[in-house]
Amino acid sequence: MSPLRSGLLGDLDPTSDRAVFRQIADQLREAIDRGRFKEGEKLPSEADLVEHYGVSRMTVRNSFSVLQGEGLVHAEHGKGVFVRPRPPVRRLASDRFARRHREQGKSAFIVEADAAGSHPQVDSLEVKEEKASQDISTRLGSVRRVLARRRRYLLDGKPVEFATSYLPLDIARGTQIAESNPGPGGIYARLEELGHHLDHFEEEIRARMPSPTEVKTLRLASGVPVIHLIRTAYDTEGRAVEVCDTVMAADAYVLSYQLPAT
Amino acid sequence: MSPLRSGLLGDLDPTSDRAVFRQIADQLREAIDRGRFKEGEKLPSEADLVEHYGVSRMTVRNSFSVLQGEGLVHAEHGKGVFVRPRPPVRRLASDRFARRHREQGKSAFIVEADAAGSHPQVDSLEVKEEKASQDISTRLGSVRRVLARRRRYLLDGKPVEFATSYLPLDIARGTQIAESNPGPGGIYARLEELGHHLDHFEEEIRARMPSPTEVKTLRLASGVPVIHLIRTAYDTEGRAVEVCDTVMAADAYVLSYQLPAT
DNA sequence: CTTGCCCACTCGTCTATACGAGTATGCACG
DNA sequence: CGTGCATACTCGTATAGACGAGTGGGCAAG
Repeated sequence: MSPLRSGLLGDLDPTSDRAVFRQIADQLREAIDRGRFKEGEKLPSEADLVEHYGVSRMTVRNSFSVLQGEGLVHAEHGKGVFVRPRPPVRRLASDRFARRHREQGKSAFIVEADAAGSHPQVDSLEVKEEKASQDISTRLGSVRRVLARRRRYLLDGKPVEFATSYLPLDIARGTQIAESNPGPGGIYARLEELGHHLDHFEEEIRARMPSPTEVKTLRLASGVPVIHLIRTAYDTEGRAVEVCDTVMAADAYVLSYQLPAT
Repeated sequence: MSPLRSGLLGDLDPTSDRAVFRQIADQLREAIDRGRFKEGEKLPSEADLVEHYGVSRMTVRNSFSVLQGEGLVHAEHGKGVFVRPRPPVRRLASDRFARRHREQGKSAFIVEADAAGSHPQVDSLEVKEEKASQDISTRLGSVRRVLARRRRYLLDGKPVEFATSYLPLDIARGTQIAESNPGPGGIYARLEELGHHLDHFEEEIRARMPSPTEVKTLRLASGVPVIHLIRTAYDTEGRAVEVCDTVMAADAYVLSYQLPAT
């Protein structure tokens, strides 16, 4: 039993029309914002708060669930409720697919992670031909079947990104793009070797709450949205040669774009 | 009393180790995904589900709260729980601040919304000098005080975006930029007239759950993240002349960027 | 000293009940 | 005909209790 450090949390205002569980959530949120509870630190247990505020346990749990929804805290069964630490963020610069970054052998993800001192990892590789979804078909210009390359990226064991590349079969079939390992410089390097000179990319960005599947594959804590990025690569003839659908844990990413003012 | 349409929802699996409220949430989610409940449609009431599944009300509420956290449904006091309709999305193209869009008189937001047939509105205008936060100061190159321009954008009465522009005082003070109405073409047009020729923009994008304040100002439903965009404008001398901090309702936006492949 | 068990503490799930408050509908009254 | 109230239905909030299950520390047996 850890008796509540005094002064950390105030009292309830019975005259307020703000719901009790909201008042409790407010006080905890403020305490966190002010740094009275630090990152990774354990909050008072449900029992502590029940005693402190003189409310029932469900009320306390209700306030915790508010904070969980905001992504501020996370609960660990048998241990307690903790202030959610912010993971190291990965910056994605808009020039990350520029030709000059494609010269060396290793993939951008590996190089970048190594430089940042974290341990990168790529898994659940799947490369297969399949039927194109409506959306993908539209983006690639009415193709029926595509080559799909699926992979998951991890940093220090934590999954941060799940991506699928789709390519028209007439481009990818029988090439190294259809292999597990696309070779140095990645599939963009292979595309250019095959004569599909890249002209520009278009990226579409959305943010939303993850589906249950995404929660699983990215091991997302509750209250963490995902960034959904769809990139289409066009060659110099204006043809869409690849669509890459990426779902990222939003708390692990900052996207950065450089735009001309012209 | 609306007796549950039969066949819509299945039974519970008592042998499963999946929590009952999760099983209920799963069934509702699947029914929604399959279109058995359409956008805006009312789900069975708590009482209906209590009867259908033979569980207590709190268990049903628990499953609803799961779906709310996923942004799939929203509850309306006194009415019911409804499938959350997707609002019309606003596409932001990366060239939206290009010079050629700055020629005409009206702001980009108004023009674009009119074209889309919605009713645009800008409110809660505030223009004042204030102390720069640490972050803003860094981005603008160690300025102490700044001119802050705050405004909120609404589409058909619904707030979709809240933005604050920060400018160094030596640039903005005493100019039309410090007025409520910055004039045709917006502040970027004024900056260029003042001799600060814009060279490029840098945009940083994050996604996260909203703070309680943001929930209020953007009238966000639960389970809707925000997109946080910070744009810095640089002049041809490499000086940062403006920082614009924008928070958008994530369900109302798609950001789109064109990138050269060079 | 090490192993293994017990126990205390933690959150997870579920039941049952109660009352409050917002909404909509229909009916009675003016 | 219209107003206003009663009523039934909705979700919101809160209480009290029960059991389960994960975690970690201490203690006893080997």
